[in-house]
Amino acid sequence: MVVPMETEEMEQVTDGFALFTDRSVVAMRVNGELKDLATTVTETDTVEPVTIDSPDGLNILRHSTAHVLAQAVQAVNPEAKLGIGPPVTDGFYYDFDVETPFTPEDLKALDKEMSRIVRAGQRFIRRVVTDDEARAELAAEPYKLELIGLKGGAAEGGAVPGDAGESVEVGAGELTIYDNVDPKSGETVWKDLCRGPHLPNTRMIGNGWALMRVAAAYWRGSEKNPQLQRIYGTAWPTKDELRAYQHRLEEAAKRDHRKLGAELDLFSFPDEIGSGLAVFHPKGGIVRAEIENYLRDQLVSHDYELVNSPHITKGSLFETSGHLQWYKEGMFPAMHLDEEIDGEGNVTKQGQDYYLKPMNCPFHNLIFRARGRSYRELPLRLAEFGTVYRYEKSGTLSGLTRVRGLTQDDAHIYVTDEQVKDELKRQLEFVFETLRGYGLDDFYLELSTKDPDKYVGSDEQWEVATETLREVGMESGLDLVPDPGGAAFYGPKISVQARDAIGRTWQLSTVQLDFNQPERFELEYTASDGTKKQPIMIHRALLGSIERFFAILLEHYAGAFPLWLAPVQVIGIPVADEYAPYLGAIVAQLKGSGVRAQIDGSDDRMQKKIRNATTSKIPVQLIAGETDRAAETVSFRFRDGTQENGVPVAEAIERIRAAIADHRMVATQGDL
RNA sequence: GCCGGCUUGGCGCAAUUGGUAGCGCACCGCUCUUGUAAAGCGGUGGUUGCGGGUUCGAGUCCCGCAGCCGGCUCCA
Repeated sequence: MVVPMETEEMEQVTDGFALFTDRSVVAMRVNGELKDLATTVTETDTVEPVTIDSPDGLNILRHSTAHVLAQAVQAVNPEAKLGIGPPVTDGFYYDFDVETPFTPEDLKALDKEMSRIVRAGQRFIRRVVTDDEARAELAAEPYKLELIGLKGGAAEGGAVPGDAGESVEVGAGELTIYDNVDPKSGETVWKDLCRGPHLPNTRMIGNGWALMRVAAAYWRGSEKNPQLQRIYGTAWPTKDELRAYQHRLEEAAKRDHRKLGAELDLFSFPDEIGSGLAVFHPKGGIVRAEIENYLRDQLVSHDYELVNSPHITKGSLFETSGHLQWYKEGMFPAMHLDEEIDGEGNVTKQGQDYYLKPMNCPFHNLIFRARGRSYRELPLRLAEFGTVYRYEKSGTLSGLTRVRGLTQDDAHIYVTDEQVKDELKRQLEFVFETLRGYGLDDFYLELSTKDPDKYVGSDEQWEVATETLREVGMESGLDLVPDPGGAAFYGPKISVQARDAIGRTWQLSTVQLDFNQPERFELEYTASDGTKKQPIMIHRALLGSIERFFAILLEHYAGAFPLWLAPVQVIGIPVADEYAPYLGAIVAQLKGSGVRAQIDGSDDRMQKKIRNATTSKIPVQLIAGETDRAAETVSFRFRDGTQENGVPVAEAIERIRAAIADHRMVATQGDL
């Protein structure tokens, strides 16, 4: 929301240039709508300034920069056809249909041309046109012509249906073209179909922008359409802000889990195994085990039952669940087993199709169904770390966050109608509590509702379920963001989004209602009045997949895990070989009490050992030499280089154990 | 799956216009080791992702494949 800096009393017709002399004002809101400063207003209008550093102002800056990019592209290559060029988070893009894709050299040339256009100070002039005029002027721009056609269908005051940025070009109501006018000659040097608003002139773009990368993108976001070449850029009010943004990107790159995974020897993706299939090395394996152990403890202490199921199954199970109908292309192909063929090639015994499981829920349904169930057992909470396999498209695979083999911490909770709401509330609380234990504590919620093109069940079921989720979400006190059409086909879901240490958000836990599977599996329980009733099923994944959660924690902590998660928690560094036995005894005591402690027995000198321990992000270095041995003490050195000397051995061990138990971050003196 | 880029010893990088594949770290060996981020010397290791082709000669050029990266589409 833009807070009015000043609301002018107007006596007559004027415009934004006259109203706002502050140069940081780049546009204005007239009666709530964004307009160019050149728009004329009267005394009955409510006018608010839009500064360049406000969210609206940044969007305008970025959109105007996108126009300059498009102009530069057509200056370099007049054959390029224009797609769309909206602002996006931190920047903008513009799509082009060109004969040959852009190269890095092309970007350099475009960068130069853009600088020239910015310096020229071309004015953005808005001009209302009729559909026919627009068609005539843009006859050489087939994609723009398509957008003009779409405009007719646009809802009142809203965006183009299925909007993927097109609304930047054509809004509802009148159609407008922006002319780029050279201030010296008064000539129109370029023009583009655009809803606006824009900066008053290109000079205001300044030098806080950069072209980032090229990529292909389907026209209007559909695989069925041709691919256009997309250029991404970023734009900021000042060069300093651009540099700060670039610095943020570098910082994020430093904590990339793929990089840290190799550096810290946590996991790898051997080509020999196949794309999207990871192996965890010893150091990654122990972190993973700690992640799971903590969650398992939480499950047991919160009334879950631990179950287990196999990795493959006959296809009929996934026919019952519906997965083979809905997601077959995302499953590994069937293994056709047990077929027998005689000498003539005739099938003498019918075979069976087995599939790697892409989901755990059907198995849990079978466990529910394994015997008669009483209402007294509900809510029944079945949980499993279930490894599933999904045939993700090759281009979508990415590190540990998008893989083909993953372990879900998957729980299915069977409840009566009356229990749904309380159970959902309980689930959310459980999720928050558990995530905090991992060191994540900044959350918001997202409510994913029905995709009108892909759902089963009655509208009423969906409405009731969605409303219940909404109420529970609202009662949590967290922000609840709508995600229309984001639900799976079988029911709405509420998901917990967590912000990490550098402000990025990740979708973590999901709590999803399902009224489809209980029906398909004919699940039932005996109610208190002796009648058979169908339970409602809640899918609850807390971490999502262990692999992805591992990646998120690794990036959140930039590899510097809290003590309980660190692969090596304590390393003993003797000042000289002579003190190795003394330290070794202490390390042995630590190991005996369950601490992952080692002694550095290499023939490196002490300083090198300290360096090695520090670069591998071990939280606690235990150092001992003559002084410590004589006093029966040890010295702590922490990740940041701070130290605490002469700590009595028994106290040191106890302090380490306590910090592990408390899931404490130990990074500096005073943390332990 | 689609578009583009990339691929040199475990890791990070070098190799003038095609002309005998190098460096640092890691690893191994020897000598050294006394208080908080790199001791010294020596050594092993690559048919330059794989398969074809052009050439007297290919890490350098061309084609195909694989893997990875950035996007798009998808994500139960």
